[in-house]
Amino acid sequence: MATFQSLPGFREFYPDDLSRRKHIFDLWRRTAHAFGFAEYDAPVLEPLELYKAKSGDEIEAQLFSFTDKGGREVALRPEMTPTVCRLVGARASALKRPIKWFSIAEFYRYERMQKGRGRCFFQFNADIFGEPGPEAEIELIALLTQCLAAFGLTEQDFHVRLSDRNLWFYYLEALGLDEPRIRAVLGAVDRFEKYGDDAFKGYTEQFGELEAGVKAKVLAFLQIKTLAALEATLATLGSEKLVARLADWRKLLAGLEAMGLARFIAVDLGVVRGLAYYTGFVFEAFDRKGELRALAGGGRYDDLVEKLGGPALPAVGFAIGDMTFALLLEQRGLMPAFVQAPDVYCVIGGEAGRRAAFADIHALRAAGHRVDYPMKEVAFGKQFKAAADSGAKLALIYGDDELAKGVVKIRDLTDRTEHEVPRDQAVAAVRDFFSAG
RNA sequence: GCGGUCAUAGCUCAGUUGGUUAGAGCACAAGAUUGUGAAUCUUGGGGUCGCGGGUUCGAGUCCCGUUGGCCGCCCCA
Repeated sequence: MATFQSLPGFREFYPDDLSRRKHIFDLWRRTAHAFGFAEYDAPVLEPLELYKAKSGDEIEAQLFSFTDKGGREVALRPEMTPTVCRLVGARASALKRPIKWFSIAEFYRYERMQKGRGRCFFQFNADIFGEPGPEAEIELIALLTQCLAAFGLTEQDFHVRLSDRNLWFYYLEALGLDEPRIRAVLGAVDRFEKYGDDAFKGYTEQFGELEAGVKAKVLAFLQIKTLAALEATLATLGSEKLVARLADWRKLLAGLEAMGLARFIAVDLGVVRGLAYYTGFVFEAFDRKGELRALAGGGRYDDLVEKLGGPALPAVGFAIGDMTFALLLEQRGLMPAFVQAPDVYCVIGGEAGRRAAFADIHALRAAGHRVDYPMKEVAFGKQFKAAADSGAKLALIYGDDELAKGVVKIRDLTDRTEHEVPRDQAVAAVRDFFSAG
């Protein structure tokens, strides 16, 4: 047993593990580029105050925070949103609109580990700044959907639950609740799925029993699954805000439908996403079976850039975590096992063969081919087995027979055919093979 | 921060009411095999049985503590 182990909740990526992680990141990155998002990165270590300003002092308990040698209070980043708000805010007036950015980065939270949650994890973050209308939500929800569907997941596997904090606010306002009561009701809504009626305990303690008629309307609102039902419920209230908001809903859903994504979208007002800084549409992606924690979450946060010291700038964003997502891919058999295979494996007999091979090996590598060979003298039989095991497409054979004839034997490891080429043409032959394939 | 549960080789695990030198499969390595691929056979390396203490003539096994994993609660940006 090793004397030292990794810190609790931290992960180590052996090559097999890293290949799986890379597969996920590569596809996320390619998808984001396809949607016209630009990649950025930023420091892992940030001033503690950045997170306190966004989330309140209590957040420190959940952070890897400490005082550095210069006496600065710092924290490992637990999320990207405050950082990207700072980056965008600092250059808001110089950046071309719309600002569509993404990142793939590691985050740290001082928390107890659970299935799909550790103390360090990666997130794909995507945000759009400067666009106040639902066009931004269309773009982001489409990106989120494709970031999951790109791996072969279908509407059988996941869906995106769509809700709206504004709609809740206007609705409860129309029902006659004041702001503190609205917040308490939203807190209950957030917990209702898990706790049922007990979710309203907090409200009752604060304000007394919620009036039965209002509560019935809240519970009915939670059951709504379609835009039509939403419109029917809200039409009677005569609130201008609600009318305007419903127009946004129609635009958002129509846009997603036109992209062919309606099958992934579920109108579900049970999603509230904490009570933190969201100011409009909020959405979360879940596995359909409901066995895992959320795959992704996001929403609109129009006030945050300004709150963190930038200009007033509307924003929408979401993040996908790597842990739950990897679990889902494994569950559905969609996580391919990758091996790092060379293009070419050299089979070498004797010192003279080795010298001849080395010249070609280095030339091929310099030309960008992946080339491997046995470091020590090994029986030919084993070398061929090693060549096959390596996953290489070609074997180059440098044995006494070939040297005597001044050739290199090239074996196609896929169809098991072989032919000889003059020594000085071996590099060109390999190049031709791969450029043709 | 709280609760449940587990910890034996790189991995998956066996190990009897406590008994003397802790095992298997897989993986890895060497050989059979210095000219051709998933086979077979032989052999080998690798363990302070998570760590510390206790009970006992004797502890992988029983007791206490501790660390860590997993699962859940709180929280979830």
